[in-house]
Amino acid sequence: MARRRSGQPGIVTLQDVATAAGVSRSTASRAFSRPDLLLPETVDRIHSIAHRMGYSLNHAARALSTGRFGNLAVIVPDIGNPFFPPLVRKIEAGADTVDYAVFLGDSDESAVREATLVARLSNQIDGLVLASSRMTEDQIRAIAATKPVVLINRDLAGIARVLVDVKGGVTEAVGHLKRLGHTDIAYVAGPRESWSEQQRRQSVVAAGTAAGLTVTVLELGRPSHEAARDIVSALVDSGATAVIAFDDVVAQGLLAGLDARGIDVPREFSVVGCDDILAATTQPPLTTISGGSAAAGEAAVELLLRLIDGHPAAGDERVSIGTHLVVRASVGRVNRRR
Amino acid sequence: MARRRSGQPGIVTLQDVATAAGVSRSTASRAFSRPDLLLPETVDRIHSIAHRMGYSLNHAARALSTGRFGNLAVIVPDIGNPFFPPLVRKIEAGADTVDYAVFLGDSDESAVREATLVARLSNQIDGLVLASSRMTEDQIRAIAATKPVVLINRDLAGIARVLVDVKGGVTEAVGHLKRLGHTDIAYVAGPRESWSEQQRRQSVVAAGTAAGLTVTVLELGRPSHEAARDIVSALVDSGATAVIAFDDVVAQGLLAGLDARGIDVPREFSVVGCDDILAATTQPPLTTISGGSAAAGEAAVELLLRLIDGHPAAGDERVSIGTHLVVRASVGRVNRRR
DNA sequence: TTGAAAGCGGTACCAT
DNA sequence: ATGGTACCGCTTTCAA
Repeated sequence: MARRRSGQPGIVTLQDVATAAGVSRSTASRAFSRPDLLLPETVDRIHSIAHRMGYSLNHAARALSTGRFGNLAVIVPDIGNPFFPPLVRKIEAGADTVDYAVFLGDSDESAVREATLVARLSNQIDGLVLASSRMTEDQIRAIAATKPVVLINRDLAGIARVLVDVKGGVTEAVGHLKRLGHTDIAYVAGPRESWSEQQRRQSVVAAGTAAGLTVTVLELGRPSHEAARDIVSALVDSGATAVIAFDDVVAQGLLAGLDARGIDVPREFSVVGCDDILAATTQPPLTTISGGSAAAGEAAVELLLRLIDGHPAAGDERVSIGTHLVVRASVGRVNRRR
Repeated sequence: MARRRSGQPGIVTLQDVATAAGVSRSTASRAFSRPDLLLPETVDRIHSIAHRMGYSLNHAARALSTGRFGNLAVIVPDIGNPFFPPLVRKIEAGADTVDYAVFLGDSDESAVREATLVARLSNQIDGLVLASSRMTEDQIRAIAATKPVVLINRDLAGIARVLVDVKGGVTEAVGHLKRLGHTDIAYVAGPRESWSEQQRRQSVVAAGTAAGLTVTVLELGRPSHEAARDIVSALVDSGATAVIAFDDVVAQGLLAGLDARGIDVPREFSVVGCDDILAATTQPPLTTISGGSAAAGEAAVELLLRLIDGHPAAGDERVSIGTHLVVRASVGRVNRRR
């Protein structure tokens, strides 16, 4: 007499399927997890009965006994920032190929919330990707000690990470500007704490100097459209004739500010963005440094899945996403006003 | 002698805490779920020991015995569409207030993938919100029969839903245009299958006709920036002097197309968007119908949480998100070219 | 107020 | 090839 495990009505359990098929729970289980151990006909019978009964596997229960959840998590500082959706999209897609589900956490730019999220999620996931994490190195290491972690745009030795390396794109951009006669350029910076900002600033200064250009750095509090628009007067006063912006959002704000002052882009001023997330939707279409978001997401899942599979070599992997300049219409030959 | 449950090393279980505190597993459990049943000092002691040991509750295990998961899911057709991030953000925020985690599913505009996602998620969530679902009514009803569901921009009687009602905003927009002398307007349509599109088209036609204006409808395949830009010649040929676009993305494409033809906005042509997701970042800043994304997300979580709490009245709720016109700079007095 | 024990839905080892 | 059974971590009666 098969034990009748109760459970909520309407929920079909493995036991129900087993009973209906006249087999034991173990056999029913194997029909799904290790079909190779069963007679093909048994497998078929169980499968069809399960299907007919509307059975669906309880992942929580499976997780409890296997220790594997079939879930991933992505934590981003702000899903509203256009850099992240393409990234998240790729992670979804990658997870989907191996039938993993993905939790999304929005830390709202707060390290505290980020830590809370991770704690909340940690016992239902097999691994997580931390995009532009705001947490301290120690916090991150503590998490990585517990389970597979892949960092995006954060460079911690010993932890798998994917970094968007803007050096290539920046060098191209600087070369492009120089070729068009610019000698004075500016860099409108992002948030100091961010790894991306540090890397971008350094690349622009290095490439600019190497090319013999004067480069002025303008600080921006929040890298928002408004803040960027408001910094335009300082920008034109700097004497620069071209600017490389921390990201596309900032670049677009600059475009708006320039337009508001009646300064024509690209005739009187040139603007280069970064990330290529706004594509050709700006006015004029933005010349920008491309190669980031989606590619990073793709690389991150791939890495994470390898880590989860216990592939050890993936532990200290550091993948670098190359970038290049996409020329659209916001850069022109130097043309000093007045 | 307390039973030593093995488990993975590094993972602190309730049993570990109980042993350390010299109490039974039941007591340790109650310290978290029903502290009122225990001596305050016992609770404190267990809490502090748990904290010191780095204990964190295993939600999967709890779910197995309670039937509640503490997880939600949001399914969107495309997280890359700027309409959704604000929506998702609000859902995250709402879930956070009750310590729920949220799964994100991106159906990639496919009903099939959407159904797969739901199946994959259904046994680890307490409820889900389906945003702009592409599934058939039957599919949705089948899911809603199983667990709490809130629909966004899909109107199915008997299922909780939040609908962005553009009527108010559209009426204001039409009035605004009429007041500025426009007599000939166009509506650039979105994807026919979508509930939003049907509602928007109908509202524009109705309000336009009521105001005594001529309204031409222009079909657009995909509501993309490019498609919108390409339809501009048809738009100007239509004889209209102003256009209401399916959404802000389309409106921005129209802006780009108009600019490319040397047609000045708003002097020669007026453009009204919908959703207010691009805010003031367009050139010129877009006059648009606002009130959608974030508010819808907010209403949806609130509703879903109520449903999960077993609040029955929330079952057939239908909340309507009002809209209004936000005047920026893309609409002007009529001014026929030539 | 606290403890013992059963059970949630699976998996996996040990038999047969 | 299949069945019996212990166990994953936690909650929840039922007793004490």
